[in-house]
Amino acid sequence: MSNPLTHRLSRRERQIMDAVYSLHQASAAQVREALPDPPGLSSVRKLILILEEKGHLHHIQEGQHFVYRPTHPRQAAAKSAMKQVLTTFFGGDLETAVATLLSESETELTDEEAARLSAMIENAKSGDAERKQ
Amino acid sequence: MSNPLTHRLSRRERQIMDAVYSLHQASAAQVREALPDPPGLSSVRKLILILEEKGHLHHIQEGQHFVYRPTHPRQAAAKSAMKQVLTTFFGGDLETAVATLLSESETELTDEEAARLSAMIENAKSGDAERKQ
DNA sequence: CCCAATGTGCGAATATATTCGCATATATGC
DNA sequence: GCATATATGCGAATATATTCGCACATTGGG
Repeated sequence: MSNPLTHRLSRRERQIMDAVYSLHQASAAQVREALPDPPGLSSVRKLILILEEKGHLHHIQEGQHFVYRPTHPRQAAAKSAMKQVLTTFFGGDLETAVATLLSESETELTDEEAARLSAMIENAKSGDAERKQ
Repeated sequence: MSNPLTHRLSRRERQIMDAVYSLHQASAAQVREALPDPPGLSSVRKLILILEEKGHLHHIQEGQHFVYRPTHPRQAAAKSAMKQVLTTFFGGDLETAVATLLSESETELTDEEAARLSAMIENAKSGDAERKQ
């Protein structure tokens, strides 16, 4: 856990990055709506500009306005965030982490999802033939 | 995701809370060691004091120095952090989240762990008899 | 062409966070 | 008892983050 992104960003910057990741992509106005205690649009813009300077966001022109996206791919960020939580709050204990995750679900699992997860678990067992690398 | 703790804290405050959660409990010096780019001990103390004022930490006297602990129980914070990641980075998609978690494991699973995880998953299926409340 | 609506960028004020030095307390050894 | 080592707390300087106002495009109507 040398330097997760989340440890380098200021409070608002983090809120904005979370909003963008959550929305996949967003206009400045959409980001603003997603923020807790949203400041004026100017302020949100300024922060977004700073995040672009720092290389965390970039924009594309879409119609008449900009749409912002994370520079670091969502999937990689997700993995990193998950690892961070696993380490900080679960001390690397995978079983407890999975149990907690399952208990958090709003929706329950379909038979298909459960089957795929079971297969993944089977695959992660130490005894399995397939080695990484 | 109204107001996770992580969204209310400043950069250093978060780093400190993460350190304390990770260590379960810690002296000011231990917290300092766990911080990225650690500032002077005075600075760490000041932040810890602020976090105590805000009600996020409390201390107990242990021998000749204080040991700090989170006010909010580790388990509850873990659950909350997990939920936050699930929502922000996985859009609530439990299967993908669990898959990512499994892929993060440093160590492989023992047969027993795998069996317990499979049982948990089985239990989280929608078709199961046991309903929550 | 001119006005209103919608968007972006940036300087500069303000608020907050972060840092540290120094005062103070308590225990230990000589 | 006195010096030294190890703690804690707090004021106040400094650095950063956060906010916004306002200038400057661009578009679409009338």
